[in-house]
Amino acid sequence: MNDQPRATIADVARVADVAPMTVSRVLTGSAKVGPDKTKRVQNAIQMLRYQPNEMARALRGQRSRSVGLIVPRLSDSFFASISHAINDVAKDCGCSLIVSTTNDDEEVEYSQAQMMVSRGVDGIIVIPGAGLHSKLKRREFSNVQIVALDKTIDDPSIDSVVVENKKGALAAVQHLIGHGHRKIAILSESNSLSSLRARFEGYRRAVIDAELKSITCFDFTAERATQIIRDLLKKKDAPTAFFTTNGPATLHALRSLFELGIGVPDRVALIGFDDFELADLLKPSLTVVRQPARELGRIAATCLFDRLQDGDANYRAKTIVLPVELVIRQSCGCV
Amino acid sequence: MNDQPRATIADVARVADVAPMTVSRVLTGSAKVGPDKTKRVQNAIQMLRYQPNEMARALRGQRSRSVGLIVPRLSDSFFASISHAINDVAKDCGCSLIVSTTNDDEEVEYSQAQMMVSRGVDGIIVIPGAGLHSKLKRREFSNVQIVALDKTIDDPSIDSVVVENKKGALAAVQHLIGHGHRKIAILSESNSLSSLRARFEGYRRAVIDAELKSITCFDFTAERATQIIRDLLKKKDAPTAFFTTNGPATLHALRSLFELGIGVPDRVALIGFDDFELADLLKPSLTVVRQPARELGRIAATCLFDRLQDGDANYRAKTIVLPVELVIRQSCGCV
DNA sequence: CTGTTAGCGCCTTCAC
DNA sequence: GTGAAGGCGCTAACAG
Repeated sequence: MNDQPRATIADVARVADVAPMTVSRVLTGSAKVGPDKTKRVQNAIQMLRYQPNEMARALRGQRSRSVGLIVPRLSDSFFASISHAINDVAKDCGCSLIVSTTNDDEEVEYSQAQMMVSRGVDGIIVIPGAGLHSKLKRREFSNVQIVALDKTIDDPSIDSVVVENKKGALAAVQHLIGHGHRKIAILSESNSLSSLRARFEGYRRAVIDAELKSITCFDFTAERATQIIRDLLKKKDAPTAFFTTNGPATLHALRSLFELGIGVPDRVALIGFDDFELADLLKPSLTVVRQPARELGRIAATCLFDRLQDGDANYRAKTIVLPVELVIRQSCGCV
Repeated sequence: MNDQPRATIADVARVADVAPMTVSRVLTGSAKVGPDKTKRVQNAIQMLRYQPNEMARALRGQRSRSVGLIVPRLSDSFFASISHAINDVAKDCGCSLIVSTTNDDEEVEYSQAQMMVSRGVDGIIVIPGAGLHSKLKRREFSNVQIVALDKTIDDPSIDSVVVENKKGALAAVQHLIGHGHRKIAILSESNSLSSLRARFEGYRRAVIDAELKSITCFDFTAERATQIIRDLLKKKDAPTAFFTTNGPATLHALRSLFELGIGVPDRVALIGFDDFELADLLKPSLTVVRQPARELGRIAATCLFDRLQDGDANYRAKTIVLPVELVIRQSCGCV
């Protein structure tokens, strides 16, 4: 391999016959430089194909112009869309994005965040994946801006960007009630994430207001889904409608219902939280609570970069709540 | 904000009452250190919650233990799955992953790669998105290992990991021919990517071998899809089957056919390249050529890290080809 | 406007 | 075994 070392600022300075500092000034515009020298420097840069060493810059200065993104899974289309949007914003800001997946492991979340800090990221956007006791509130992270996305982190100093979880769930369940359903089950992968909890709250509100009994399942995983649904439908107070609290849960339900040959919406109705590709092409098409995935990412990234600009003047954490939309299709029982 | 600066190696040395160098040795294991001092150093590290500054390490040494990933879109589930797998491998290797999306812009691909080099990445995995003339063969990149994924880059020094594109397409089209179809159209978003080209080759081989005429469309984008299909079906030699060359094209076709109310597989049969979530739950379920997305990512990452270990001893670029599988469901006309 | 000095945090090199 | 010096590439801070 052609191991020609990269040109440094000193090389440029030599070629342009100026001091390294002058080159630096031309590069960053941090001070005025005479037109001749500016020209010479620019020529030298071109000639040598000089590119500043961002590591050295980061080591020297305060900012690395890089941010971290921690996400449970990239293979989840909701998270992937968010990530894409964040990446677009980062790119526009000239920032690099260090991405890490946790596979829902809290320890990984923590250690990857530490690694990012070691790499000098200016901030971190995290989609919390594990319990509610994120270690990201520790003081090791007091020097980086953190923005929580999709779920909140219980720390007064951390910004959050979330959606109207409770309201969306409420609307979905009320819609099912409007169709005459009296036995509505909530199917959730867990109830230990702030987002899923809030959706449960919405469900509960709707159920209580209508004087119904709740039917809950908080361990609705891919493996157990079919068994759970089978059992649920066997009982004498079998639900006639399901509300699934996120994309994966909706998929599990769909797959199980198909497998069990249970007609939707005739035998049971279904509304899921989170829209996805093809939801409209299924038979029946799927009624869902749509979340603005790209917006979530865009706003979280913008929020982070704003913070980074501001320089913590009168800092106060904020929670941004984005609206959701009940997209009515067929699986709820509508035409 | 609690702006307590991070501990440095010097801080640790002071607390442990040893030389900074000794701390470094304990950290990296680059030389033996007496048991007492080792202990003292470890204690000091704990006490100060010391974490090495990776930027300084990278600046000093040869390796940054970070790699770049360049991908057209993260919002594409195929690319997202690949990215997830790559991330897992990187994590296992203790490497950070700098991710960047190009949105299929060749210039962005180039500039982001440059940025990554500026940040000292040891290697780059790229899913080429744009034309065949990737600028990544330039000598600016002679110091980083590059692995091309999903598509090849025409450079003898760049490793590639791809799937059996031609073979998969051939099998798909032959399957359609087996169903008696004589007029089979290929619907492709473009023909300027090595992967899509190879799939076209497979299509052409099958068509020629069966002495049929090819019906081609190489600008099958989301916007034009419906119009294209409508026009195609209006002609007197209207196709009775479609072969779509990637996930997005399959989705466009599906959506258009649904919109136009065209029955599948009765009126036209359909086979797509690339499997996806829910393909089996559609009515009809979709026959596809399945690619091992996670494997692709895993292997590409492993390939890169192997190269980084090796230290270019008798270097020769290789192309790894992964098998595909024709997953027969209903849209092709099977039961 | 321009140059010099110094140091970010770490580790290779060389002495002890 | 251990430590001291020096420099990776860059840019604040201070001269001039």
